[in-house]
Amino acid sequence: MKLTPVMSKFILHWGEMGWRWGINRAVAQVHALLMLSPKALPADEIAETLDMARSNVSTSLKELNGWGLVRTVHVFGDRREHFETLRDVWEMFLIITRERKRRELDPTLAALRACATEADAGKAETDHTKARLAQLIEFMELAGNWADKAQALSPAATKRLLQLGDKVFRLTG
Amino acid sequence: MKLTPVMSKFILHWGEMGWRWGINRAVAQVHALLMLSPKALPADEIAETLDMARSNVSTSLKELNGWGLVRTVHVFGDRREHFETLRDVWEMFLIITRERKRRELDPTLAALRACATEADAGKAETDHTKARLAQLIEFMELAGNWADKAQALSPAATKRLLQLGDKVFRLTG
DNA sequence: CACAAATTTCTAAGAAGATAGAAATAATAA
DNA sequence: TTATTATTTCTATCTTCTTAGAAATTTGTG
Repeated sequence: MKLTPVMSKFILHWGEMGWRWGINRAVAQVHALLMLSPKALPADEIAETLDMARSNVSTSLKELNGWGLVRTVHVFGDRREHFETLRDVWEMFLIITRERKRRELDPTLAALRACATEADAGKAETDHTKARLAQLIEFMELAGNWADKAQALSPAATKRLLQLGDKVFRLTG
Repeated sequence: MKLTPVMSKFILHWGEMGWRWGINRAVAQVHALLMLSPKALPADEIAETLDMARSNVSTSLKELNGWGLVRTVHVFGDRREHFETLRDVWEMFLIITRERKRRELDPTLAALRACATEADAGKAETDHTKARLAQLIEFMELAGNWADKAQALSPAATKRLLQLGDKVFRLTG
């Protein structure tokens, strides 16, 4: 696969962006390439296109698979596995939200609750500490609830919700 | 300042969590400590409490200040600057949203638009590439609009909006 | 103004992470 | 089964990030 200047630009930027959000640069670049590719790509072609080692592509694809962002496709007359990413940006958004909640928000909430329990049990903690923990727990719980509710929506409904914009904000009175 | 086991646990977790989201571990730890502290702390006390070099604390505080998450306070009879963080979790959330949008989403949107313009001008790009860019731009624009609208809310209103929960999701029909 | 305290910037050393290639494993076809 | 191709795992190297301390600067005091 031959990259045009626009494609290169996009892939590099996406890699950079993902990296800022705690995603390995190579992983984000592979993802970006698959988004641009109209057809599923075999690993060696990805390696060649992005000029990275075949083994890194393998690791990156495994990682993306763990996120549920790529799937494997088979092509007649070709023994190699071909990889493609989701077609719908909104589905992608929902998946990333779900995964980040599961991997980061949930464990944080668990840790905060453990802290709070421990703080209530012992007598060493100040009221200030307890209050702060309670605030954070409340915040994380609400955020988590939102993420869960979003999961129940279809990608199309998610888009519609974001498009509502003003109407939502008017609810706050 | 002496840390209780609960405080240590919280600070370490917060550092880890921030790090996963692309924030320097030391920066997040300083922030966590300031959240727990009932009073503003001078830099050298932070360094001693967290067992890190004075210079790192200086850098971290500067970074947090850049985010608008800490402010400086002066104490009578003490030449040193004292630092405190925001009291309200919701205000904190709004600030972080604003800053991440400004630093990451806006530049990404700009890059995507540049890619799209370039793609339309030249003849090298496929329709698939153009369509993908358009989808991403639409998504980022909507997300950005939401972030902007949230900025207009008070911290209390933000909390209320999140508490509405179901009502919001019912809007999608 | 000179001195002292506080703070920041700079840099070199150390730690952690990413990467390429080799080796091992698995899968397919003859 | 054996040979060949595809894929993954492992590890040593390289790069990048982090950090501590020194030096420089700024700020405040007598």
